[in-house]
Amino acid sequence: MTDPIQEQLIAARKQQILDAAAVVFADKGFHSTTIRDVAKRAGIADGTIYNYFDSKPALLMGIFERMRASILQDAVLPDPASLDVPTFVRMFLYHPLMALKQDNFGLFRIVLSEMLVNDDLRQRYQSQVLQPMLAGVEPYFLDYAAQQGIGELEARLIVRAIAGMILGLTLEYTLHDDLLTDHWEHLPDVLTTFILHGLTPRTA
Amino acid sequence: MTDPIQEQLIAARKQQILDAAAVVFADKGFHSTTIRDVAKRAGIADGTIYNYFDSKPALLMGIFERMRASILQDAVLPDPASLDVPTFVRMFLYHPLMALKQDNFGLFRIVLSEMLVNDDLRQRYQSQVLQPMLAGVEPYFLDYAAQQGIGELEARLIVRAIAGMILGLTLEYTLHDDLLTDHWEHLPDVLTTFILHGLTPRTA
Amino acid sequence: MTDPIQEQLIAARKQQILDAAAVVFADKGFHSTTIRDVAKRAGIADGTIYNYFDSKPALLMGIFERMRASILQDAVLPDPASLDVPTFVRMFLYHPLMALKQDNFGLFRIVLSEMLVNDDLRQRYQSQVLQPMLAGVEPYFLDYAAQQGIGELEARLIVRAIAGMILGLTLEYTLHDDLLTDHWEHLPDVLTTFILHGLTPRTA
Amino acid sequence: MTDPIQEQLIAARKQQILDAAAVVFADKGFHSTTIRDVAKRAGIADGTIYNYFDSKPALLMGIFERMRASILQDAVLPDPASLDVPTFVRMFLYHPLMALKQDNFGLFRIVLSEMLVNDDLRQRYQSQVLQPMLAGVEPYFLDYAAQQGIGELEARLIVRAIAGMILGLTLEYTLHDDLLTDHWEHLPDVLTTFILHGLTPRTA
DNA sequence: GATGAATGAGTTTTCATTCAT
DNA sequence: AATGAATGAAAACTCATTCAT
Repeated sequence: MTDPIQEQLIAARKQQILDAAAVVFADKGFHSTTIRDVAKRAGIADGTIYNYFDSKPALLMGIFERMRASILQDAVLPDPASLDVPTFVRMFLYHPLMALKQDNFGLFRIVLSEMLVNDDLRQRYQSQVLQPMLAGVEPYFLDYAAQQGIGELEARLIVRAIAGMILGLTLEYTLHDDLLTDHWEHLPDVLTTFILHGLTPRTA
Repeated sequence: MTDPIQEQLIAARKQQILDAAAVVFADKGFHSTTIRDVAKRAGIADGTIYNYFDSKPALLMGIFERMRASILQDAVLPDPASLDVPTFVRMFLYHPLMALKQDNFGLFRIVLSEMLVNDDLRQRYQSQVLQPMLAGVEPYFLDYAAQQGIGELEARLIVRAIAGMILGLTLEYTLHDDLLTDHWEHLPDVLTTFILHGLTPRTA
Repeated sequence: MTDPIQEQLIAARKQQILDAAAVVFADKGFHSTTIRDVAKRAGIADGTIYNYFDSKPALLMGIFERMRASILQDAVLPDPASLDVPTFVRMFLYHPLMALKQDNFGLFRIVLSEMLVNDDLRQRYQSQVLQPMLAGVEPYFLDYAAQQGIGELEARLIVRAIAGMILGLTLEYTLHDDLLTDHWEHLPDVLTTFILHGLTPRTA
Repeated sequence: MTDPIQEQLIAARKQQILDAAAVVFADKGFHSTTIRDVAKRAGIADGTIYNYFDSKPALLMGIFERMRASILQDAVLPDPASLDVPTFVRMFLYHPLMALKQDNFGLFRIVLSEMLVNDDLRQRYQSQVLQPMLAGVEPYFLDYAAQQGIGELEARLIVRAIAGMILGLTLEYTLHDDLLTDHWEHLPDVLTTFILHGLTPRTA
């Protein structure tokens, strides 16, 4: 039962299956992928998958869970108090923009696609990703906004807008916008300046 | 063949089918909806749908086409030259934010979900919606940005960021963010200020 | 909807499917028969069956329903008051013993087999077959038993015993007892005498 | 190979497995029970079962074999010559009626259900249970019947009828007939009288 | 002998699409 | 043009059985 070696084997096999699922889902999408596709990719029999996951949707949940863990793990923000505002904003932007690009853009596309349609997934995202992330940065933003004379409601909406901007840019990227594809790495800097000063001249 | 009355009948029947499809797709999603669901909702026989549309995905394309037309039709911007910048930005934001909310949030969710996964749909969106919209506003933005000493590449990325912000906020809305649900109508004003001045005090 | 010709076609197709199911079920048993077997026998496609029946168990229910109707329809007893006791008993025995033999012994085997294991089917049999049959004859038996000085409880148990005898003999028949196979047609007479007099000499 | 201790261990393990199978079969039925269900109940691994039994049906055969042994073992009738007829009949009835009730009604249901459908099982029942039992009591009945002026064929059919009555009553019991459930223990007496005298007044 | 992970054949069921009426 | 019954390919999932450890 709690044999640690057994558990490791089981965990490894689960990872192997999720790896395979991630590849084929990213390639063909969730609905167009069959369990057989996943099994073939993983080099195992169809039925074996059901020894480790309850159903096809459960595979997607497993993938989501891995993404969630990977996102939140890296998201440990350094103490905001020790950062100046531009640095903080830049870090806030940098991590998700780069993390998504690196390995799982295609997969994020699939998960998001299903999230738009699957209530279970949506709620998990809401409660396990979005809320924690917002809770992490909102205080800092609100504090800064207050100093700038920006009201709380307004500030909170702006936090959503910035989060939405990241999400939306990612979407545009996955929709093959050439400009974004070519200049993605400039975004953190560009956006930091934009967020701090808008379209107003910065230097004057 | 080109009998105008015939054509009108055909167009009307197509609309009837798309109306039905829009309702049931929005309700159950694309993959969970059967042709029979659409036919029942439209009050016609299953087979009749195939007299007007080639396939089930073709229904989604038809819906997309209607959304595209509706978005672009309303998007006829007044002569930018006659507007001051804040008004222009506010109009640029107002229309999509309100249009989406009004009647077809649910449907947008479905179309977007499929767009993330369906190459055909994605390309159409890219070439028939996004590009034209950007082409419409980009010159104005670039012009203004140049006046503010913002480089062209930077400006173009910012245009994407603003478009992405709209898209991302819409997504967050469909993911049931309470703050957005409750204060959606404030967004055009809040965002206009934010876009023009960022988090910097506005008055000074 | 209520087009009478349509309804007849539907009813006919249902019968065709049930006929096929009856044959293959009787041959291979319920669990060993696949939907494909039924479809092939009926000369139709697999999917067509699902246009007329919800599930594989629903086929068995349909067969049960036909058996029920056929059993009860013929079971209209003539007015007991006009019959002497031996004639009444003989008629009570004759019908089920002969009906079962005639066409659906094999099928009865299958239905009974499933009834032993399937609660839904068991309850239907209990409420739709057994209870009505008992209710039909019990009064007559009780009346006669009272004349013979037999108590009510005893008489009611005897009615069950006689019904059980019919059921049990049928079972023994389906289990291939040669003596029963060869002399089935004698049973009504033999049993009538036995029921009236037991093993006691009848003439004395 | 013929190590007696080994053999005892093997026999014990077989019994353990059959005990488990009996419980889960009785609960869920043969087809609805998986090998894993049996293994879990027995507290062993799935594969272990196949060290002792060839297949899933072989488990049922094993259970049948145990039932057969238990039925025949107790069925050693005392010398009929020393019994008067009513006592003999009562004993003939008492044993199966009570044995079935006591512990294995549920299991009997399952075995019978499968017997109706499985030729192998049916033949074993026919040759190893029914024939021996009939052979044991038939001579006595025939002898008594001859004294009463009942022909041999008639008498043999009546023996089947009585056996069928026991079987049929058991079935009715498993089909949840309340009267039988409540008064099962009266049956041996009621049936003895009924078999000897039928519905005719007994005393006169 | 015991284990239990792996297997993959086999089954039910769905549903987009066709086509005779 | 409209119908809707028929089709059958496809897919998720189950589970008896095997066999390497």
